[in-house]
Amino acid sequence: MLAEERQRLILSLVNTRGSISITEIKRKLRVSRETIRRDIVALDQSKRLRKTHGGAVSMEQNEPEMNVRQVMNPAGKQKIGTAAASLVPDGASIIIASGTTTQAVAEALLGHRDLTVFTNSVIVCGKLMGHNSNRVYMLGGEVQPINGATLGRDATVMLANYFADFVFIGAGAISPAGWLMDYTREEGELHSLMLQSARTAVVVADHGKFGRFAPIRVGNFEKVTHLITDRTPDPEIMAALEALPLDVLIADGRDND
Amino acid sequence: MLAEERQRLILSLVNTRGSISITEIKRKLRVSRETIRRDIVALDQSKRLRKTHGGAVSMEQNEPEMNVRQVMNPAGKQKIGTAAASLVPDGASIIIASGTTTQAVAEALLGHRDLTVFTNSVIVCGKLMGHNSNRVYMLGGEVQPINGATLGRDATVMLANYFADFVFIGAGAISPAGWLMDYTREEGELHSLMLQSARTAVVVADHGKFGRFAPIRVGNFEKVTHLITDRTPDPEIMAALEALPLDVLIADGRDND
DNA sequence: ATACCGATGCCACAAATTACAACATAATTG
DNA sequence: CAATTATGTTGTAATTTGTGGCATCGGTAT
Repeated sequence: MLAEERQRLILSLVNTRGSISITEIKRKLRVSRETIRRDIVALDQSKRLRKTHGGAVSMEQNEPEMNVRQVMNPAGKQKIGTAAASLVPDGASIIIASGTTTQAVAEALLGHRDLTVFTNSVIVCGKLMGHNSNRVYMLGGEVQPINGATLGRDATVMLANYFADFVFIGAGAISPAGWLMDYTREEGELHSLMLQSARTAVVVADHGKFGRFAPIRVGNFEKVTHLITDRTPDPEIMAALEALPLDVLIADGRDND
Repeated sequence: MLAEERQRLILSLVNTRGSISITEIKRKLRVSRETIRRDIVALDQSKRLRKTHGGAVSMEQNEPEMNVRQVMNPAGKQKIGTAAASLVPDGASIIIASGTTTQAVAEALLGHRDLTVFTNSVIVCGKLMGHNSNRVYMLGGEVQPINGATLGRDATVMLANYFADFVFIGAGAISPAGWLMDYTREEGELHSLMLQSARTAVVVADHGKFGRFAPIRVGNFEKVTHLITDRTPDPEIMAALEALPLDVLIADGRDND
């Protein structure tokens, strides 16, 4: 086995589990303890993990404290959330996907009443559950520790039984050609299914998502009726979007009441 | 278990609960009192928590949320949880129903690794998700605001696809005749289905549940292999239980080290 | 107040685990 | 083949953890 393979494997183990002991790695790899130690020393020196007594810990601070993880551009996302919530009347049924921007939508919906909410995000669930006689349906599936979202066949099978007034999904990226993109296939498939599960389909994405790429292209983009963002996109993307049958809303954050 | 993992776990326990005693940590981790003391001393010196007589308190000013809601007999439930967790090896697949006693089971499982968890409780999900490379599957369905549990057809349909090593369910009541009872039909049906979805089926119920009634009788009680409680039940109930093919375990809470 | 008791803190030492360095052996490369 | 590198082996030092003894704290009964 090549040294590089070993180190990649060790790194991925450390990063998925947060930490790992040398004994544990030794059980998986058929090499001596010293070799693993040397690998860890090398990975530590190149700052890809941190060596500790008996093993190694990941450098990515994988704290599942995702409740306080509203990191990038919180102000923009809040404006987007407010704009999105203003589309929704009390008593509506809505689908909310996972993601930090859709979390902002959920926050902005705290003032609404009698909503029927379908979501694959435990965070959204926790926010809207028990508030103002909302009914919250959680989609089933394997929970991703990174974002607290359920994904997979269980989620899509369950979602197929429902149809809502609104759906709000985020985006991994929106390409220069105006494609909606995601980072994992499962997420893309769920988003695609969500888009055809509601009358009004809204994509929320702050300006940081525009003009970038992600590996998966999300289908059913033609179902999208609204795109809400916080700044006017570049002319090239804007042109691509205007060719589509959807409304682009720029949430400027001005209180319109 | 790596020292750093231990300290991370202690820190997260302290921060979610506001404070914790060394004895309590010892129940969850399988290390000696001195080791925990030394961990706490180290965490105190790096100002990540404050050491007190018998335990530690958090340095975060945030109040511990409604996570530590008024529960009946928390000490008994904790003992039950510890006893339940001692049945489970690392790497096992387990189903955990909703309820305060099953939450105690989930807490006691924080020291385990590589668990595959199926649950209908968002609280259990939040506790075990992202810990020690557990995989958590959330059952779908309508979320009950009272207990954060998903119920209904979505949950049962999804659960039917899975089979686990262990299942832990609570009880609304255990009648004098030794019947397992619940308060709602949907909960009873889910519990009944859960009982036949694992090789080892464990009912956890503190002594307050015995000799009482609830409207729904749960089926598949004959699948139950273990009943864990915190006090020896009344002779009448005990006799009824001993006639059944299950082990009655009394969690006495003694630390077995 | 005094005595007592259990729980906890603290210390010292033993046992186990791990780190590190030195060297031997295998694998690779030119 | 020689040179070089990677890996395994071995022995010793360092660290961690467990264990038992004993002091201390907080409470309670006398």
